[in-house]
Amino acid sequence: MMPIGTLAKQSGVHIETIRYYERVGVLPKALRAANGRRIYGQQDVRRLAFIRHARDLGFELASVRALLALQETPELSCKSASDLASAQLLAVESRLSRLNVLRDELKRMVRSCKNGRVMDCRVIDALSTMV
Amino acid sequence: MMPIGTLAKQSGVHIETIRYYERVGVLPKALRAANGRRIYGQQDVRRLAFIRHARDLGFELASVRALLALQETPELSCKSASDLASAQLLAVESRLSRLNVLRDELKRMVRSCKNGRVMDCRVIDALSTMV
DNA sequence: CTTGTTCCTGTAGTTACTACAGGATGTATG
DNA sequence: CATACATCCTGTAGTAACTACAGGAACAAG
Repeated sequence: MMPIGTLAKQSGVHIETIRYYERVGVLPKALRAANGRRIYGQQDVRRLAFIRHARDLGFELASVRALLALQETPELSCKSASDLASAQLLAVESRLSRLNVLRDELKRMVRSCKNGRVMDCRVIDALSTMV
Repeated sequence: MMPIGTLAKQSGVHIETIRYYERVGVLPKALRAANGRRIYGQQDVRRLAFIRHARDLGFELASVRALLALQETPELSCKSASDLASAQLLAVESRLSRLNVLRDELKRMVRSCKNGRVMDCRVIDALSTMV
């Protein structure tokens, strides 16, 4: 069991953001010590690290909620869990293919610069023609 | 040449967002017709589509500016262009590896659901243990 | 017992949009 | 040509997801 400051350090999420997540219901209400302070466990470190990554990968909080529900709602039927996972999977694969295109272009640029040749950057074209 | 509404439709970016981008300097001031209305070309369609993808992939506007500068600032030295591209490349590869982990886990879930087996989701663990 | 750190609630500011309000201009139709 | 309706303009206000105080209580070290 740890206080909010330790949780913040271990998860990489700011204290204020943790309290914000509790307020808007992304995290459940934290347990409180006798003095009123929030106390957390290892479970919360993992959950917050997950949220941090998901947000950084471009998922909005609504999708994060959906992904969390996938794991944390055992009463969810197999059908709806699978539907939910499939929908998120589509979004993930779309991001993957666009990131691959962008990576290739950035790599090409760095390589061409190493060779001392004049720069000729096409990052915009690389992504702009995608679906 | 097209008005802002057509640009919005072709790029997938809202009219208000286009004007916002101009205001904050992500887009240059648009040309104006005699009546004061903004006019755009095919170039702007590509640029906006690029911004839309980059934002959706989790880049903030500051990074988008950097990526745009890469392409649109010819006076940028090869060294600084390469540095900029390398930095963005790191961010892209980090996102790619995390998305791959997330995709594998989502795939595993959908597959296990198809087999009618009880669901056992580890999306949180998949991402939470990553750097 | 003081000093410094951590926590609390609550509110205000920031980023990146998004949605009007109120008014001018453009286009299509009777 | 008049009237309707869409599209544009500026400007301001609202929303999502934080982020940063302010003012005060509580704990821990010396």
